Amino acid sequence: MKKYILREPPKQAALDSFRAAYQSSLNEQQFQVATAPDGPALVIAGAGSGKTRTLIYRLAWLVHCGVKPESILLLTFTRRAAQEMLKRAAELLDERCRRVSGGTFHSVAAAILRRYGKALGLSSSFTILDRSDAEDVIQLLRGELGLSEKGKRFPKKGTLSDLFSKVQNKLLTLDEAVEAEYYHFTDQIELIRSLFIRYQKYKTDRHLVDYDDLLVDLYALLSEHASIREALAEQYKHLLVDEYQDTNKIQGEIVRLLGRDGRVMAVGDDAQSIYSFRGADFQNILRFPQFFPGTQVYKLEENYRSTQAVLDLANTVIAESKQQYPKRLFTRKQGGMKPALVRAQEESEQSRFVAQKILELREEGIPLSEIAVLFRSSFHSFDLEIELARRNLPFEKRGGFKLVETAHVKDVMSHLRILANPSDAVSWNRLLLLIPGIGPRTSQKMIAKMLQEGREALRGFARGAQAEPIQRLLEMLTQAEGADSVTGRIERVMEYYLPLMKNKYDDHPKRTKDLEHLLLISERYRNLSRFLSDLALEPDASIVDVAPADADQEKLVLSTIHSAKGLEWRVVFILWALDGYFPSIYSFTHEAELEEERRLMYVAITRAKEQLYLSYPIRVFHRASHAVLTKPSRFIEPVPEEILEPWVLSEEG
DNA sequence: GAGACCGACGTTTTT
DNA sequence: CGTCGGTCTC
Repeated sequence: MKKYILREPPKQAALDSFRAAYQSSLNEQQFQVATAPDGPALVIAGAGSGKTRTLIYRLAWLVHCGVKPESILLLTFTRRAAQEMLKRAAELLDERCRRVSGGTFHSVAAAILRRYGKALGLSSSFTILDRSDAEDVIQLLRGELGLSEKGKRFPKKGTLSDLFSKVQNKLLTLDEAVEAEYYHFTDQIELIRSLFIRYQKYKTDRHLVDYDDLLVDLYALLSEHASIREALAEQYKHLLVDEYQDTNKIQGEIVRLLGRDGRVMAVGDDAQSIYSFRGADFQNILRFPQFFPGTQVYKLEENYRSTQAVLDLANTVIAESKQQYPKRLFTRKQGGMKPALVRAQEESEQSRFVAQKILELREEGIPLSEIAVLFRSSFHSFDLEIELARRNLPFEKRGGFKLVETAHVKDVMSHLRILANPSDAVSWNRLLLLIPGIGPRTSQKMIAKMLQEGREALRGFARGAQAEPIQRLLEMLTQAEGADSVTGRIERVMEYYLPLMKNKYDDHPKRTKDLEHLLLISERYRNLSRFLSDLALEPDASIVDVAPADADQEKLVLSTIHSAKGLEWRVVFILWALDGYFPSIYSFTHEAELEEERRLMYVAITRAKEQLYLSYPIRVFHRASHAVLTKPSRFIEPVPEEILEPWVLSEEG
């Protein structure tokens, strides 16, 4: 009989040495999470509870136990978050952590699909469509269907795109999605369905992939191709998912398939779920234990970020919401300045207050980089931006419009995209329409012909006034292809495009600067598809990264609350805490949406470490609804003065 | 078929 | 106030 020796799990010695080295860096709850055994784990991490820190040590622990860094997959909400985490883990603990695989669901999906997508009939040179590209396609098909009959209300491209997105992200049928969100279009559902089918086919035929397709296709790959799933399971032995409360149904399924053997750790906070508009469902976090039987649930409840005074307000605001995982946040930073509720007469007074206060704080020695101004919607800061500029206060704005989404940048990108994917009809259409005399009809004809016969077919259209521009376009494309760098290609495109742009826009000097910025970004890339993918998947990280030139200058941050997720500052201002602005008037009638706005307020408040100012202008007329808004946000209105102190402004002179 | 012009209309957050 | 869609003219 053969004797087989069972070995002790190798963990005890590792645990002892790890504890010796790092115990003082973590509290006991965090330490338990970092060193949790291999099975499925769910970590409910309250705001400011050192979640990132814990994840970093988790990575270190796995590496410490001999797990190959490459076989750990870290899924985060933005790629910046992943890079930041890997960098910190490498600096703090173990250089090998840098080799951990990390990214967003979308970027990881794109990488996997480029490699294995063939199994689904997907070309590896597919182009990623951003939201507005997707809408362009829908618009085109909408026209082709002959839907523009008078009198009939048919959903607009934005609505359709949103609807299709919900179908994909929430794994609904079209009927279910219409029923749930767009009941008033039920009678048009067959037309919508045929448009949806055409849209899918249009993309497939031209190697185009929208954001949702990335997830849907990855899901299909994992669920339908066992061998690929095995290969990926072999490659990624440990799965760490951050911000789990903001995953949607299909992402949940992807995690389930990728983490089949149970080596999955999901981290999140149901109280901070703020992405339901794009299909996120914090029920995912509640269902996790059912997805993964034997799940161990951990909680991080000690807040290290904020003073008790800030936390009191946060707790009061969130207490009204029905949290599913009860937890009690506490801090050892007793006391602190009471959060202020500042009433201003009008928007300009609010702006002046914020600017003046920031100047005072800087006098007191708080650097601008430790101050942030947060708001519900990007446009809420317009007036303040002017005020800050007037007072020479440097700031960086996050959220809202992206450089990559501006028309001129998209114009240039479209020329590059057809080099990477010649069947990218969306880009062809965009760049052909730039040529005077070519409109939608001609453009479609040209594209149809080129899809059959290749780019040179364009010569067949080079007649009359169009002969010369078409000739120049073709020459430029050939030159760009011959260029030896991504930057070189963009330069060729710009030589061609700038004259067109100067004709099209009055403000071309500013736009030229943007394009020069694009050149700068491109210098870091050697591979065109990679450049295009990155810009599509992370439209603003690339901008921030490029800023080292003026990195020495201290800057204030203006940010949407959504973009401030996971970050912290010593002093936080929240603008427009006015009922109707925040929560938005459009959420009033839907309980679930109001609840999400409440969580959004909670996220905003918990960004502050020491000082918090909420302000609202009184007497605001809301045009669309003809309502006069006069009250502070309903989330803070009932808060007692011991917790939120009212301030009234008065002007000198 | 392209592009100028006019009237209607209206949420916002992001991969 | 700015964008969108539809109509009209060249």
